[in-house]
Amino acid sequence: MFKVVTWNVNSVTMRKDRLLAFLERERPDALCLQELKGIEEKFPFSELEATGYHASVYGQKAYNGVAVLSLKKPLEIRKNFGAADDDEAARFIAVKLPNDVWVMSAYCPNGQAPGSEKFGYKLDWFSRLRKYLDRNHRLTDKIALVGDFNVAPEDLDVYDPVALKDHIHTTKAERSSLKQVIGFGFYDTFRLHHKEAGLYSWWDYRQNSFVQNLGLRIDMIYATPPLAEFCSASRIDRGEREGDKPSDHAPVIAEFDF
DNA sequence: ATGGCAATGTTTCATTGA
Repeated sequence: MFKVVTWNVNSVTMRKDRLLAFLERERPDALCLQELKGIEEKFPFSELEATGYHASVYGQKAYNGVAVLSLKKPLEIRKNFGAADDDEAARFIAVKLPNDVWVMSAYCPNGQAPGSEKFGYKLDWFSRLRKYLDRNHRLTDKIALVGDFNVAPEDLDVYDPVALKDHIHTTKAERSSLKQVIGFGFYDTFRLHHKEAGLYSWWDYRQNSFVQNLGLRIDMIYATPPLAEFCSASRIDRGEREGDKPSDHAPVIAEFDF
C-alpha cells in the first residue's frame, strides 16, 4: 500500500503540533505540504525526523513554501521548474521515491482577481508546469501530482456556482489552464471514488463557512495511469478543519494498492 | 458591494490569501 496526502497547512509553524499528530495517526508514505510560510531554517526538521520522516523542503520568507515528507529517503529532489524557468517563488518540489513514484507538491498561485496581474501569473504558472512535465516525464511514469491548485475544476466543486460564477477559482480561463496541465494524462483520484456534490477541501475562515459547508474543492491528488489504476480509496479529512487553530484547508488522502 | 478571519513582517498597520 502507498498512501499519499496533500495538505495546505497555512504556516508549518502554526500547524506543527497538528502535523505531528496527523503523521502519527495516518502514517502516510508521502505527505505534501503547501504554504509553509517560512524559510528552511524555520522548518521543524528534527521533530519530523524523530517521527520517522524525511523532509524535502523548499522554503521562502513569509509566503509560499512547499515540502514532501516521506517515510523513505528520496533518490532525487527537484525544486521549481528547472534552469529554463526563473520564477523565484517556492511553489513546486518533486521527489523520486525508491518505489519509482515521483511525488510532486504544488502550490499554484491564487490569482487574486480575474484580469489582474496576478491572474496572468497564475495562468502562466500552469502553462510552465505543463512544459516542465513535458520536458521531464512521460505518461508511463508513475507520478502523484498533488497540492493546492487554487482552481475548482467543475461547478460540482463549488458551494454556490451561480453566485461564484466568473470569480477567482471558477473562471473559464483558470479551468482551461488547469485542464492543460491535467491533459498530460492525469486522473483526479478523489473523483474516481466520489462523484457527489458538497465535498470540499477549503473553507473560508470567515462567516462560519466550515459549519455551513460553504467550501471549494481546490486541493487535488492527480495521478498518471500506471499509478491511478491502483487507487483503491480517497478521502478528505474534515476533522483537521475542526477544533483549535485549524488550517483553512483540510488534508486530502489517496491510497494506492501496490 | 463590502467585510468578515488568519498569518507574516513591513508589526499596532499592510499585505496576502481564496
